[in-house]
Amino acid sequence: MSRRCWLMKSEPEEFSIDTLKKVGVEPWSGVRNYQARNFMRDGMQVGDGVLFYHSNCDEPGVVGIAEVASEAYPDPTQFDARSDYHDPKSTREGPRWLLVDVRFRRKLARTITLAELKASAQLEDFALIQRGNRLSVLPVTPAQWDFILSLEKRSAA
DNA sequence: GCCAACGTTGGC
DNA sequence: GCCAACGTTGGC
Repeated sequence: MSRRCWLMKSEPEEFSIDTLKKVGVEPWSGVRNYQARNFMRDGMQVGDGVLFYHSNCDEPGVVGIAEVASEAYPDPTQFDARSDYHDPKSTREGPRWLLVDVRFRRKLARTITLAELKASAQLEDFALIQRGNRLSVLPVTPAQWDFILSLEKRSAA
């Protein structure tokens, strides 16, 4: 079985690594992008590693490690008229949006900042830092995963 | 708060 | 099916 790794973005004001630590396992609701959905549906397997990334905040970067804790299943918020994630065009018979459960593994000793990732020649091809990339769920190669985590032990640049 | 990048919508 | 308009993401 080949090793698969992912990166998932969250705005810390909405849902932070500390919140995940507290709750343990969280249904990753609210993904409303087809490419991101397809990664969850077609790519993810239970146990896959996930880099937890804080976006849209003072210090964007990788802040922790989680893992995929379920197969993809329909995101219940798409059916909830009161939810921000409600999708009136989705039906229970043919749900548009899926999610996976995400389980906390550990918090990093420090934030590995976006600036550092961008400055690393080894990460030239990393989907996160490709120009204009807004995907909230994206694949990470094992080599990229290992390199990113090797940065944890270094002092901030 | 600004704005570039990009996805989606809808008129035609 | 094209594409302009619009909305969202997310770094800065």
